[in-house]
Amino acid sequence: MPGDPQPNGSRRPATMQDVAERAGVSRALVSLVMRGTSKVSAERREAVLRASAELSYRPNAAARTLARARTDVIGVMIDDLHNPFFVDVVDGIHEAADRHGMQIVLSSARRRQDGAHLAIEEMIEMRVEGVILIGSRARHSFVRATSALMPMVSVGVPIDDVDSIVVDDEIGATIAVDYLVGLGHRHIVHIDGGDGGGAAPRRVGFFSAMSRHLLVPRVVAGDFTERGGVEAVETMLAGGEPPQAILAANDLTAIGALGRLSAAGLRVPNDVSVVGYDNTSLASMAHLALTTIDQPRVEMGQRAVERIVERREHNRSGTRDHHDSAARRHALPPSDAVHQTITPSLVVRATAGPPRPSVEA
Amino acid sequence: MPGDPQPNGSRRPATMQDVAERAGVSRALVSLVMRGTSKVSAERREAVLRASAELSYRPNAAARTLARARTDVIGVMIDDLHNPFFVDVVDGIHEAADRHGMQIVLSSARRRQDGAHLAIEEMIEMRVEGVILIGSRARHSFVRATSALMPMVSVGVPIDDVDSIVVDDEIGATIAVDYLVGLGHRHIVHIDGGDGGGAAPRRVGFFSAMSRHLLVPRVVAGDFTERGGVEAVETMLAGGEPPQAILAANDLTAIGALGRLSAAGLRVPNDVSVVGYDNTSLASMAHLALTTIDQPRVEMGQRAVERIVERREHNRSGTRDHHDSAARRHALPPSDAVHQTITPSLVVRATAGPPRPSVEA
DNA sequence: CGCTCAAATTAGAGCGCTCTATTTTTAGAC
DNA sequence: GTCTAAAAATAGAGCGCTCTAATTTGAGCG
Repeated sequence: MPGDPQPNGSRRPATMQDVAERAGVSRALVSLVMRGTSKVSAERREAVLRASAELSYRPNAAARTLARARTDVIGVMIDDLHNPFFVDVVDGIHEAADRHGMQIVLSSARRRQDGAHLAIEEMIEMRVEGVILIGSRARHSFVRATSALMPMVSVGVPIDDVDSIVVDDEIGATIAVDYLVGLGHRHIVHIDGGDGGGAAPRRVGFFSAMSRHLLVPRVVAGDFTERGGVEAVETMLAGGEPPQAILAANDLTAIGALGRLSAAGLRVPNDVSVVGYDNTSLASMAHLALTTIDQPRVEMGQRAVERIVERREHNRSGTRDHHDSAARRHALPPSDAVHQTITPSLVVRATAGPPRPSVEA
Repeated sequence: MPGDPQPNGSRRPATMQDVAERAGVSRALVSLVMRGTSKVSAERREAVLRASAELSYRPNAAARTLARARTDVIGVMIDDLHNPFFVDVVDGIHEAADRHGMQIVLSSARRRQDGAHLAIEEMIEMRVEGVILIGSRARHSFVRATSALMPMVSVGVPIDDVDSIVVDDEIGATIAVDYLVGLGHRHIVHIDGGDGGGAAPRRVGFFSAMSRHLLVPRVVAGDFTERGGVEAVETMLAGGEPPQAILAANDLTAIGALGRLSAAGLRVPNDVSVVGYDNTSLASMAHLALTTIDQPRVEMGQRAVERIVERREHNRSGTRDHHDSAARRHALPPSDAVHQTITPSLVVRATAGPPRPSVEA
């Protein structure tokens, strides 16, 4: 008997047909009940529900998708599950998807370009309503091409002709510099992120803010890793007097710097101030209490979902009624990508303070 | 025209039929080509591939699933994406799934029980080949019931009558104690994990190992958080002379302890040794270099996949040929859950060393 | 009691693919 | 050429569901 409960799932699953027979109704009625329509009499509904439970019936998603020609699923391609930044974005996506009655399918690119491509292709085959790329390393031309097949939005990485949600890192670095300068610092060094994502605008922001304050911008090479922070501080120490303040390209680098500074007997923030970037969960740990720049990750995820939903609705209305589609298209030109930029903010904790009174002062 | 590339995916996707017509062949032939069969002449294959590319054709996964009555997909339900432990398990799952030619669908329970239930139901509807639960908080009765519908394995959380992969935390704690005692420590305190998952066996292991060494086991309450570690050390300091060594219930707690010890002017490992538990990525950070207990997370993920694949193959052969199914079943009784226990290991870094020569010695 | 209209139910045609069975083509042997 | 077998290609029946259109049921009413 189909659906007859039996250990370890070796039985063929029950179908709607099985439920209908057992409940003594038609397949269509079972379908109605499963979808929660109100147009079913209480007794029939009851009977269907009972039969369904007895057979451990579970609707077949593939059949449903095929028949409905839509999935209400959003594909989320995350470059690296180990990156807490990306995971926070997923939180926002989850929240917004719930609100719109959509499901999420997660897939990890495992930090590989072909991983991203593969994952995206799989999602297209699933006929998800749209794909959200988080920190994608996929080839831009590839993303551009597939975004012609379905709504697609890139979070954190700007891509020409593709919707994107990014934070303005240049402003972020500027905010950090302004804060340090406001505290009285003049000798500020930036440990940069090399060619990592977001490193360039942070560097640019640092430079422009420093020159605006008529200060000389010094940069030491880094690579977004903790070790990079350690080595950068070593470079600084070898170069003579330590700086008054350090702006690290990210929190990990800041932590490396923090460790090396304390190993050198320098106290933070008394001797040196340190500001990180990203506001990862590490930053908030009690014994670190890192002052850092926060990017509204959850909000970024939410916005990404809104983008997909909007595109979808637009497409649906656009293809349904051809007569007035021209007018509707006018409201949101389908070929024009929307690029949203979010402004980051400063999170003040304990690693930055006024500079030590110097001889100069 | 179907599949005609057009911005933002407003066109109806091309079907196999469309490709067949354009290539001047039958639907079946297109299917053959898409699945990479060798029984197709070079020229026809060429024509199909060309037509397919011109139409941006992507097979419809739902239709494929429906027709094939199998998905080759494993569902992975992860309790919390923010937990790096879980994410490492996913790495192992990915790796093993690749090897078996299976795909992965990830879903997060978002640390909620109903989240887990929902995610599992969705996966059943998708007709995944099996479900791997990582750190699940789902009701055991629920998991037990659904494991009757499909292969299911719980990683990290033992569940009666359900396959599971867990690490022997009791032995893990024992290994840590033996190591510290071997270094010469006698006054060892355990900061426990309260009622958190895995806390109990670690505590038990600590107690039994200490008494085996004829040492008095002291335990201070903790809760698997960094703050818990800070407070536990404060308790110890308030209680007089600090211990020679601390075994924390997890790395986060160890880090809290480390921070508080250094704030109190105690050096690690010169004055106090500290051993963590879990070997999270934090533990390996240069300025921490935490000695800790490692659980082979990647291997756990791999084993979970093997379990699913085995169950699936067993079920397939079991339902196909009924005549010799009795014999086959004998090899792996379908109702008997397999519980695998993995032994953790010690990772020596820099936070534990010989005790300071004491007056007692 | 028959009639109307709304509510409840059902029949049946797809959705896009796979796969078995069948037909057509090709190549080789005589 | 004819016959045969293998290779290549196709026809067509599902897979399990949704949804429209059609049918049945039931209430209410004159």
